[in-house]
Amino acid sequence: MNTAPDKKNNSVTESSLNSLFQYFNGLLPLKEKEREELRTRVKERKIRRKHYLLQHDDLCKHYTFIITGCFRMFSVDQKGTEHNLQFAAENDWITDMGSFYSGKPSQLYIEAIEPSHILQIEKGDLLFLYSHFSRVNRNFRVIIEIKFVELQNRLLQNISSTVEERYIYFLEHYPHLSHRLPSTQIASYLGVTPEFLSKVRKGMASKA
Amino acid sequence: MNTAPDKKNNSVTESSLNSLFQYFNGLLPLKEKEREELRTRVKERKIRRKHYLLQHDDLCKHYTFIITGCFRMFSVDQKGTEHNLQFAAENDWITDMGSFYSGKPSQLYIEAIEPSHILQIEKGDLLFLYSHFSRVNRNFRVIIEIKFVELQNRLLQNISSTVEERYIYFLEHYPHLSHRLPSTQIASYLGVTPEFLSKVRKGMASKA
DNA sequence: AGCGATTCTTAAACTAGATTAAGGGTAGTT
DNA sequence: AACTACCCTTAATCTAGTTTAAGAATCGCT
Repeated sequence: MNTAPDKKNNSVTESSLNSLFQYFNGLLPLKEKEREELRTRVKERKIRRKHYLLQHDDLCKHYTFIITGCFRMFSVDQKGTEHNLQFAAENDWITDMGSFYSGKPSQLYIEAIEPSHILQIEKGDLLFLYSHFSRVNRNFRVIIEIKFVELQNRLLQNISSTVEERYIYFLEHYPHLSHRLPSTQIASYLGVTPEFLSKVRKGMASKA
Repeated sequence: MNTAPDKKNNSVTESSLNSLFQYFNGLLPLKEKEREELRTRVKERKIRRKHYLLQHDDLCKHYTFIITGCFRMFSVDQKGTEHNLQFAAENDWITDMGSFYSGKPSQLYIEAIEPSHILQIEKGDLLFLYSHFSRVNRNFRVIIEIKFVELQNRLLQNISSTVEERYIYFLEHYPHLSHRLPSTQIASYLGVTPEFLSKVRKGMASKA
């Protein structure tokens, strides 16, 4: 698309890198040296809607940072039903951490819900950065800590709240997602059928 | 209890420290210098059965490593019902990561299910170790990665499996816990009532 | 040994959520 | 304009899991 020349010999644009650096500024900002190292190790890609970043039995070789667009990570059970484990949009990361660190084939799928623009870093490069730059290590520790706490809250909700409560929580905490996802995808994320979510929504509308 | 003299001026016994060092040997083993630093920063405690390590509105100031014993972390909903988020026994860690890193009051409780023997490290000490010893940082990143993947699998089960399937999974994956916990505690962990778990168990027994 | 507290089970009535089936709405494609 | 694919809703029936209540079993403590 953009034909403007970049400083470096790989194809990563400055504006994409800036999104990533801006993101780290919200955690533990990177030093110039660390930025340079990241710059040479990150690959830029565009993914079409409904295309897959990861499929069952693939090895998950990358951490993916989303510049624009939206993804879902899901699993498929024996009956063929899909279950959404996670959504991720702008300024978020998505990866199958289990496969990424164990090196074993993934059980999951990562699909683009919208045309998306991403940066990816490979496992070898990330491990290199971990061992040479403690600030990178600490940033990724913090990223996982945040995701862990979110996941724990979600689990708590799943064992203690009704579908309506979970749905309201989702709408309040992910407003940037709730208006761009079909409600059938949200139902799968909440762990219910689309039919039942529809019933819940009807109930909420009649109350208000 | 033990009156044998220790090398250092705090009260941490060598055998407790060895449990911790052994644990790290299974991840990324610590260097002597790092062990020394940990030694001076870790506190040893014994906790009686039914006593609390953390209660609602407390700040969670420690990462706790369990040498012997068993804990549960739970939340209490509006109706007063408890919901077990996590169990932890020997060679495992327990903390409310949300409160620990945010510095905000915890919404959770951590209770000893058995008389327990633990090591604790304070936030300030851990942050000091993170910034001076990348190996410590990496170890704790790996600890969280492992816990994240476990949690994600559990969530997936909660949105996609029956109670019987979840119960069987629990028995298979936590045999060291399943035989020492009352099944009412397991029911709370699985997100069902004790009465229903009893029914499920009866069904399983009649099948086999 | 005996007492209180906790734990486990059973069963009947109830409710949240699944399933099945059908119809209508909308968007994208040719 | 018509076709396909997807998405949303409704409603009837069914089932997994809850609630309430009560009794039996087990554990820990003095």
